[in-house]
Amino acid sequence: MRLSRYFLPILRETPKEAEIVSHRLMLRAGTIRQEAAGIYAWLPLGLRVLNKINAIIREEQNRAGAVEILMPTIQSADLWRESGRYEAYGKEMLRIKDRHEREMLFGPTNEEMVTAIVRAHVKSYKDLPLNLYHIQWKFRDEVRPRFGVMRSREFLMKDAYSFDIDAEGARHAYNKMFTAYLRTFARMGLKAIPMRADTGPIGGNLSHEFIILASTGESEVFCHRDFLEQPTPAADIAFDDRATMQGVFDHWTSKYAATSEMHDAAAFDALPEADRVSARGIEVGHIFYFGTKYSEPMGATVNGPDGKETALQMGSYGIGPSRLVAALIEANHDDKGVIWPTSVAPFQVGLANLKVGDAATDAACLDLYARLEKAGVDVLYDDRDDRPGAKFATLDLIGLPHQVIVGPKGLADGLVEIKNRRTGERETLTPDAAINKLTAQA
RNA sequence: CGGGGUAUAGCUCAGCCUGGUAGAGCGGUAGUUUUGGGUACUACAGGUCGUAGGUUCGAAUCCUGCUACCCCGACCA
Repeated sequence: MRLSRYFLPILRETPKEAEIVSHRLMLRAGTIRQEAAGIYAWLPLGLRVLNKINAIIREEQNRAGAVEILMPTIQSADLWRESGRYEAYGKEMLRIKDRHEREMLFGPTNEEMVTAIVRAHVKSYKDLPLNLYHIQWKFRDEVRPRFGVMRSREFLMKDAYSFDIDAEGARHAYNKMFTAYLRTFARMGLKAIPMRADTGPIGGNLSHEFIILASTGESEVFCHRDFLEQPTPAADIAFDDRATMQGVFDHWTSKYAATSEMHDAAAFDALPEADRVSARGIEVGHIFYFGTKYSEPMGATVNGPDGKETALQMGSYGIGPSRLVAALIEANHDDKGVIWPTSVAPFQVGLANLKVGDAATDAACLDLYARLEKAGVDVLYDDRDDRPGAKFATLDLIGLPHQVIVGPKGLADGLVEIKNRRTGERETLTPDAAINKLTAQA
C-alpha cells in the first residue's frame, strides 16, 4: 500500500480523553476514532489488526472442531424471556423497539439465540457433539465506558457455544476450547494464563479467565512463575482425544493462578518467594461450562441412545478481538509508539522514501516495494513528500515490525537500511540482501 | 448509579474572575529553504465560542435549563 493513497490520520498530539497508553497510541496511530462514549469507528490500520486477530481466532477455533456461523446483532426480547434473562439482565442491555412496537435488544451475548438454533435442528445425540461460534459485534451499555476499546460499549466478540449429550462430553468440549485458547493467544505473542473465575451472570460451575500480564492491567492477579515459561500445545495435538485434552487442562491448572476475586492468600504465600508472581492483568478470554442452564428452560433436548429426551449440556467461550487490539498494545509498546507482534501487524514492512522526487531514490523504492509485495510481504510504502524525521516518527508510532529506509546517501553506495522496530537494531545492506532478509522473516 | 469536572479552529489549549464582538502552538494550503530522527522562515485559509433561553445598549465571558464528553468510585468481555 502506498501511504499517499491510504488513509492514516496520525495525530501528533494526544487527545485529552485518552488515559491509558493503548488508547493514546490507538488514537495517535490512526487506528480508531471515537463516535460516542464507548463506541468506535475502526480506521484502516486498526481494521487490519482486528482482521489479523480474527483470522488467528478462526484458524484455532476451526482446528479445535468449532463451526463458524453468524448470528444477528439484534435479537427479540421474547427469546430472552424464555431463559428469564430479559428481566434479569438489567440496564446493561440496550433495549429497543421496532416500528411495530415490538421489543428488541442489541445482543450482549448469544446463549439464547444459539440454543434456539440448535433446539430447532438438532434432535438426536448422533448430531453431537457440536460447537458453533461466531465473531459478531456486541453491545453492553456500560455505566462508564473507558480506556478506549479496552472497555467499550460496542465491542467485537468471538463467542462459541458447545452442545453435548452428557457432562463428560461437555467437559471434553471445555478442554478443547481451553487448549485452543492457549494456542490462540500464544500465536499473537501473548502469554495468557488461565485462572479460575467466578461464573457471574452467565452461570455454571466451571469457568476460567485467560489473563495476560501487563503493568496497566485493570485487575490484580497472582500466579506461579512457571506459567511464564510454559510451552503451549502443538498445532497437531489430538483435539479428539479426551485424555490428551484433559492432560492439557490438568497441566495448565495444576499451579496456582487466581484473580483478586478468587485469590487464596494462604495458598499463594505457601509458594516459595521466587515462584510468586503478583502483577496486573487484562482479561482477554473467558470460558464457561454451565450444563443445562439454558437448554432446560428453553427445552433444548435430544434423544439419547437410550431413547430418552435429554437436555443439552452446554458451555460458552468468549474472546474479545477488539479488546485484544488494545491489550496487544499494552503488552507491546515503547515511548515512541506501538510495536506490533509480527502475527498481527497491519503491515510487515514500512518502506520510507527519504527523498521523494529524486529519480534514483524513487526507482529504488518502487523496485523494493514491488519485489516485496510479489514475495507476499505486506508493505506500507511512505511515498509522501515529507521530512525524513516525520517519516521515522510515523513509522515508529504505527509500529510495523520492520522498516526499510531508502535515501540518496545510502544509495550512492548501493545500500539501504533496515531497522527492527522491536530491538531497534539497524543494518545497512544492499536492496537484494534486504529483500532476502525480509522475506525470510515475514 | 453517586461524586467531581469540561465544552472556544482538525489537535492541545489561552481568553471568562473584572462583559465591548476571538487568540497561540501544532496541523492544513502556497511558497522559500534542503533533506538521515517530527528543520526554519513567509503568507494564506479555518471558529454562528456545545445547545436553548435569560440579564444587558452590548455575552465566549454573568444567570438558568438541556445535551455531550471526561475523571474518581461502585459495576463489567
